[in-house]
This record gives sequence, structure tokens and C-alpha cells, in this order.
Amino acid sequence: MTAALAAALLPIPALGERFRPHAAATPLTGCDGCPARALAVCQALADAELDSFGDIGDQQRFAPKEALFRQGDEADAVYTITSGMVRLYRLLSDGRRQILGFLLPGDFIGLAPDARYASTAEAVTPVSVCRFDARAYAALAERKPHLLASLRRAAADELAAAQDHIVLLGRRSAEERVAAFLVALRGRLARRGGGAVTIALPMSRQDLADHLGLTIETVSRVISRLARERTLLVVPDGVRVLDAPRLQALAAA
Amino acid sequence: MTAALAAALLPIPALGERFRPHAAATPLTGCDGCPARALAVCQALADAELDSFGDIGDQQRFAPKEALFRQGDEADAVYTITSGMVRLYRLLSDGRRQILGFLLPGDFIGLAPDARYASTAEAVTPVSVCRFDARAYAALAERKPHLLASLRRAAADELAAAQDHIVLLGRRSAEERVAAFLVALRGRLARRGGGAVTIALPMSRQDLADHLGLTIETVSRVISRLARERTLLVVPDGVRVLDAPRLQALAAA
DNA sequence: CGGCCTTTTGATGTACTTCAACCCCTGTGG
DNA sequence: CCACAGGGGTTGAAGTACATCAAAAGGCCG
Repeated sequence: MTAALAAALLPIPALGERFRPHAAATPLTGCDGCPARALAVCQALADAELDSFGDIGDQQRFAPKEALFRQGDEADAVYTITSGMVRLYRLLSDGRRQILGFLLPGDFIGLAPDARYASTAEAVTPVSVCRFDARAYAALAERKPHLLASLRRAAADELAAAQDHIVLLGRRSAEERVAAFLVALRGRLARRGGGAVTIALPMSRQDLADHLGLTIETVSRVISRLARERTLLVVPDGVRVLDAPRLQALAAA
Repeated sequence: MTAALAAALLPIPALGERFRPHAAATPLTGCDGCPARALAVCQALADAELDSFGDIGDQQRFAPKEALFRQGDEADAVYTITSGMVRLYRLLSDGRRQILGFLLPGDFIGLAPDARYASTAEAVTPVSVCRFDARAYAALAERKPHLLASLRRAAADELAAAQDHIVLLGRRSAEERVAAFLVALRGRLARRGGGAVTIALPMSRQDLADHLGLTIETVSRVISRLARERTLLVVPDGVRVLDAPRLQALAAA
């Protein structure tokens, strides 16, 4: 991945240097320097309250393809992504895979705390997260209504996103799916300070296919066609949007 | 619809009689007789707290095809279904429709309270609901942590259901979709006291198709095939499950 | 350079859609 | 009482968007 694209996923590129690679659990001294500070659920807490937050959170890093947790594991932790990209997916017994979503810095995992994880979370790029013990987090939420309200809002947002995806999978063509996905991802990256023309796609074509309910070949063909029509320019690990209105139109409404 | 099937959707069949048909807004004196009492979000509140609840809730009834609210309307209310079935759907600009879900007694609408409704809610059968002013409800939630926690749980459940549906639409065949839908609906009806063999399907084939990302003809063909193989028996406004294990197997995992 | 994996591109296959006809109700009016 | 119109549902024939199969064309790292 180019440095420019990486920047979109790592809002503070130097951050990683502050932690030893793969340090299992570095106690967090505070959330001040956290690149996800303004985005995350954590935002709900006044600065003074963050102390109790930092106490139960551990910073962790994951290499690409490493799993934060696996479908079926006991759900003993929740996470906030602070840098990198995570794919969240479910496997069917016969190996079919559906990627539920790609998580970016500020995104929260663990809104639906069941006894066991219903899906697997895996690093796409190098990822750093803030990991919280699920019990401690729940207890904290109990004591901080702001946090609870913020969780509710996050759950609502995620539900809305899931419903968007249901519409995409249920009623849109392959081209519309790809266009809508790119438009949505561009928005999410832009909100995190990335540029609005270059869309980072660190995930594989297989990942895209498994997210959009298509095959790898169809995704490739659609992107090739969009590039041939000068709607997109394919660049390493991403695409550049040449004709934003056209892409928007294909994404439809 | 036969009386037996209607019973599954109207846990207390006589309830409707207690209200004048289409009474615009009957002040609620209490939640004691509510058929959704044990299921709904309301459950979170201790009986003593229900008074404040009843104060802001109005009982309403809707005839089939009547809309509780429409996509784009200002979102000024939230609802708990107390009897009947509601379809929740989104329309694309070109008329394509995706039904996000069918709501049953105890289900709550308004977990993702944005300024405007992102989808339309329409009665499939005669429906009664408990309608709450959105502001008053939010204010109450602020004061009652139990309610807030219960809303979070409901949002989490709904998110899990949405993710199930994403997998269904993204990675399952037509036959698997129909089977999985029937199994899931059977479970939901059974939890509400309906029988586990007869599944009420008061919605049209078009509704099923728009929920499962298929066409009306494909839904019809799949159901016919399942009936021909003696997995199902088609009855008016529903199906009877003859071979539950087989249906379960088709629903896969 | 060569092996390996991902991506692209092409040829063929197929599950589901589209188009079309017919059936079966139920309601309505002569 | 029957005629018939109209809406939902089923079934059949033909079409198509996407999947599958196959192979070539990059990248990446030894």
C-alpha cells in the first residue's frame, strides 16, 4: 500500500511507533493521544471520566490476518479500533463467508454482547485497538449514563448501516453494489480525515466479493468496466474516483 | 386467515374488542392487560414505574395496508406492537422495495431514532400498537437506566437479526432463504405462544419476495417444491411444517 | 529468475428473473 | 343465480445477470 493511502487508515502515522510491535497488553496511561478520541464511543465521556476508562482498557496490536476473536469464542471483551482496518465476518458450515463490514478507526465492536461472538474479527491491515474487559465495561456503562446513551447511538448507527446493506444485497445489481460500497467507504474515510478522491482498498477482491454477495470475478469485472469508462482509476490497494457524480448515480438511491 | 392462525398473531384474541376500531388515540390506563407486556421493552420497567410509561403512551389501531409512518416523515414517535403484523420496508427511487423485517407483538420500532424515518412501517394484518411521543420517550429513558439498558439490548438483538439477514441475502440460495425465513419466523411465533408446526404467513408472496431478495415467482416455486417433497403443507395464509428436521437442514448454518 | 498468490480476462454454465398464460378466489352487479 | 372482473398465486418457456471453469497476466519475495 502506498504511503498516501496508508495515511487514510492511520490518521496519526507515527502512533504505531509508540508501542512495541505486538506488545500483548500495554496499560493505557490515558486517551489523550488516541487517534480515535474524537470518533469513538469514548467521546461520550468527559475528560475527567476518562481515567476510569483508561484503567480498564488495554492497547493491543494485531498483524494482518490475525484474529481479534473468532466466531464461537467466549465474548469476554469489547474493542474500539484506533488504527487500521478490521473485517468482521460469519462463516457458514460449508465454508461460504459473508463479511458483515469493514471497521475503521473509531468503530466499536461489542454492541451486541452475547455470551459468544457471532462473528470473527480479523485484521486486514496492521491494527491497533483499545480492548476492554466486557464485564468491567458493562459495569462502567451502568455507572455512566452518558456512555450507555452513546452505546445506544452507536448501536443505532450500526443498525442503520446494516439495513443499508440489506437493501444493497437484496435489491441492487452488481454494479450498484460496488458503486454504493465505494461511495459509502469514501464517506467514512473522508470523515476520518482521508482524502475524498482516493479510496483505500487494503482488503482483497475476495473480501470485497464476500461483503457484496458476489464472486471475485464479478467484482473484478465491474471495477475494470468502471475504470474503462473513466469513472474510476485503479491504483495499488485502492481506487481513485475520476467521475464522482457518475459513481454517485450508479450507487442510486 | 383462519381463526387458528389469527390466534398466533393475536395472543389475546379478545383484546381488540376492548378498543373502538380506529380510535385515534385512547389514553392508556395501564399496561396490565397488554399482550406484549412480557415481551416488550416495557418489561424493563418495574410495575411501579409503568405509570409514567402509560402516561406518555397511546394505544392505536391500524387496518391492513395502513401506514404507521412513512419513509422520510419526521420521526416524532416510537412504537411497541401489541398485536398483529407490521412490515418495515425501504423503497428505492425506481420503485424497487426491500422489506427489512416483519414485526410481531412485543417488537419495538424506533431504536435508531434519527430526525426522519428511514423506512416505512405498514400494517399487514389489523394491528394495534402502543405509540409514544419520541421526545417524551427519550426523556423517560434518560431518567430510567433500566429502560435505557433494555433499549440497548433490543437494539443489539435487532442488529444480530439484521446481520443474520445480511448472511441470508449475501450467501444463500433461494431455497435456503425460504427455509431459513420459515424457521426463524416459526421460532418467533412460538416464543409468542403460537404453535410450532403451523406458520402464519399473512403477508403476500410479493412481501416475501421483497424480504428475501427474490421474485414472487421464485418464492412460489420454492414453496411449491417444498410442498411437493412433503416438507411443507400449504394452508390458507400460512404453511404447516411436515418435516421439521428437513426444513432445519435446508436452512443450514 | 522462478515460484506463488492475487487479479484480470475469456468461455461456458446456470439459478434466478422475466414474460406470459392460466388458475383460483372473492366480490359485485345484472 | 350466474357472469365476469380483478387481484393474488401458480406454472411454464425463454432470457439474462451473475457464477463457474479455465487460463493468462501481473505483483511480490525468495
